[in-house]
Amino acid sequence: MSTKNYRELVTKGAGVIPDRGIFNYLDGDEKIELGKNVTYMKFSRHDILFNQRMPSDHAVYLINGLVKVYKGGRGDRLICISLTGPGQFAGLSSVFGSVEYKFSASAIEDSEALMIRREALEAILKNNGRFALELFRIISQEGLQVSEKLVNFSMKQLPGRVADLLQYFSGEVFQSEDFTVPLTRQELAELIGTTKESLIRTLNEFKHDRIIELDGKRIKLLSPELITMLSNLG
Amino acid sequence: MSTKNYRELVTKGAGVIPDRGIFNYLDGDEKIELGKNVTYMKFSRHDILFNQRMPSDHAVYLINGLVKVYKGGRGDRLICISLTGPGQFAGLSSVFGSVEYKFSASAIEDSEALMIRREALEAILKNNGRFALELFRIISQEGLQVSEKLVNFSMKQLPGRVADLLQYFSGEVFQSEDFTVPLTRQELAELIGTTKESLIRTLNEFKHDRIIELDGKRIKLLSPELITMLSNLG
DNA sequence: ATTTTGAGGTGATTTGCATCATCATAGATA
DNA sequence: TATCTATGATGATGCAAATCACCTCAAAAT
Repeated sequence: MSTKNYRELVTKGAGVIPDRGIFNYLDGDEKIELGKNVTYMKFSRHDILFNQRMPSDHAVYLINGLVKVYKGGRGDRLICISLTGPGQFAGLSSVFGSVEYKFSASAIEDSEALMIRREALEAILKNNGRFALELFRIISQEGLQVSEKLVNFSMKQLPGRVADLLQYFSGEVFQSEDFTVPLTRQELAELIGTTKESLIRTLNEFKHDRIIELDGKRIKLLSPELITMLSNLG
Repeated sequence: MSTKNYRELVTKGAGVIPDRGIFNYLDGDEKIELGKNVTYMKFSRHDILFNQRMPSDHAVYLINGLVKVYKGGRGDRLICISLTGPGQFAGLSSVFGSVEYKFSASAIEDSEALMIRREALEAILKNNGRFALELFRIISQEGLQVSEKLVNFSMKQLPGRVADLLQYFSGEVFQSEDFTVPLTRQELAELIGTTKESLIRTLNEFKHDRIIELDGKRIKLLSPELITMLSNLG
C-alpha cells in the first residue's frame, strides 16, 4: 500500500484554475483568490487522495485520470460509491456535510487533481450565486445517483446489476459499445456490491449468451437491447 | 390509494415562514418575498406530497408530522430512502439536480408542510450566502446518509440492519430507548431493504434473545450495547 | 533464475433470506 | 349485521449468491 509516493506540485495562483465547467462562473479576481487556495497534485495508481476519517478540508477537482470513491466496512470488503472522472469533484459532500471525510478516494489511473481548500470554496459560494447554484446542481445529482444505486442494489439481482454496470461504462463513461475498463474484476465487483467470483461468473454467462464479447479488460456490447432488458427486469 | 383528499391552504405571505432553522438566515424582505412563493398544505396519512416523475418545482419543508421518501421499483416493492421529520426538507436533491422528482413522498402521520417554489429558493440561494451555505450543509448530509445506507445495505445482513434501524429510531428520531414507531412492519422493512416477513422474524428473535421488548408498535431496547455490537458486526 | 504477488478463473458447498402459503385479528366498508 | 382489507405472524421450501478451496498465468520483486 503506497500512500506517499505522489508528487505534490505546489503550483498556486490563478493559472491553475481550469477554464471549464463550473469555473467559468468565476471572474478574474475570484480565480486569483481561489488560485491561492488550491494545490495541484499528481497521483499514481493506488495513491490515496483522501482517507475516511481524515479532516475534510479539501474538495478534490479531477483534471484528468480516474478516481474511485469508496467506503470500507467490516473485514476487507469495499463498496465503491462512485467513480470520479475528469471535470468532476470528489469529496464535496464530506467537505460541506461533515468535518471529516466519510469516504476514501484512490487513483485508479494516474491522475491530476486540484485540492481546493474548504474555506476558499465557501467564500466563493457565499458571494457568487451562479457558482453556488451550479455546485448545488452537481451535489444534488451526486445524491440522486447514490439513491439510484441504493435502489438498484436492493431490488435487482446480479444479472440486473451487471447490466447496469455495462450500461454505465458504455453510456456514461466511454460513450461507446466497445471499451476497455481500467478496473480489475475485484473493482468492478465493488461497484455493484458483489464479489469478484460472482461478477466473473455473470460476465461469462453474458459472454456465453452472446450478449457481450469479453477479452480480458476489453468489453464489447453485442446486444445493448438485451442489456437494457436485463437492467429493467432486475 | 387516496391521493387527493388533502386540504390545500393557500396561505401565502411572510407569516408562513417559520422562525426556525435555516429560515433564521433570512431577513425581513427575503421572508416576504419567499412567503409569496410558498404554499402551506396539510396532508393526512397516505397522502402523496409528490410523486416520482412529476416536475420537481417545489421543495418541501415539513413543519410537523412524518413523511417517507421512497422509490418504487419493479413489481410492488418499495425502498424507503429516508424519513423526513419536522424541520427537515424533502425533495431538495430532485429540485436542484433534476427537472422531475426522482422519488415519491407520502405522509406517514398527519403532516403540515410548506411547498417552496424552486425559483424562489434559487433566488434566495443566489443572494444570501449564509443561507446557501446552510442549505449546502443540509443537502450534503442527506447525501452522506444515503451513502451510509448504501454501504450498510450491501455489507450488513439482516440482524445488523435491524440493529441499525433500532438505533436510528432510538438515537435519532425519539432520543429514547422506549418508543412507539408510527410505521407498519411493512414500512419498517422498506427502510432496511427487506421483506416484512424477514423483519418480523428478526425482531422476534431479538425479543426472544431479550435484546428488545416488543409489544405491537412499541419497542423498548433492553440491551443497547448488544444492539450496537450487532450493528457493528454487520 | 527463482520466488512472490496479484489477477483472472472454476467448481463444490453452504446459507441467508425471499417467496409462498396460511392463519388470526381488527378496523373499515357495505 | 356481514364482508372486505390491512396488518401481524409463523412454517415450509427454493434458490441466488457468498464462501471456500484451488488453479493458472504473468508481472514484479528478490
